Amino acid sequence: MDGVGGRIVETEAYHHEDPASHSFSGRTARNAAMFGPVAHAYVYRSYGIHWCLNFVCGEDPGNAVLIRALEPTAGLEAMAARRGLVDPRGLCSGPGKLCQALGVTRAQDGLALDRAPFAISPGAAAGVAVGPRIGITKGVETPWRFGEAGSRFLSRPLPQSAGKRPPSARTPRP
DNA sequence: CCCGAGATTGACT
DNA sequence: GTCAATCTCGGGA
Repeated sequence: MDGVGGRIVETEAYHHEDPASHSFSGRTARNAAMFGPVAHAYVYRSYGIHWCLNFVCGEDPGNAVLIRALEPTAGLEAMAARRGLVDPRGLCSGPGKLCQALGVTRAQDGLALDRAPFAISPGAAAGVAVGPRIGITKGVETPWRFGEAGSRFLSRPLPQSAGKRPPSARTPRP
């Protein structure tokens, strides 16, 4: 869209049987796109302020992947103008930020991902780390957050893969 | 019908 | 660290 874009470096999965998913309680006006065809966008309003972009996918209706962060690669100037911020690391490092930078709103809800204004192409990640999802209170035990290991463009750091840290590396509070 | 919580962010103490 | 902004939905009156 407007030549802006980047590499997807962080996602979270939501399943229709997952209590953290918007589709868990069935279809509503907001989440209708989740029950539509796969490879379409689901865009919803978050906290009444931000937009969040999902890709509808999977075998059953009501499954989607939340796009949480991009590594900006195109249209940096346009994204910086929309975000009112210059630092590339702050442009798309969060689901709400990325939608503001790309100009994604309800206008894109339900649109197909294989044609304009979207342009998705496959790519390879250096390494994928897994961790618990962010900001949810239900389904916290399901570690369905995925990100490129070591990327500087994540919304938050991911757990170290194959971590071999000492169990209690934290300094105890006096 | 009314109220509280939420897949967030940024400004402020 | 704490907190407000403000749309959508689910549950209770």
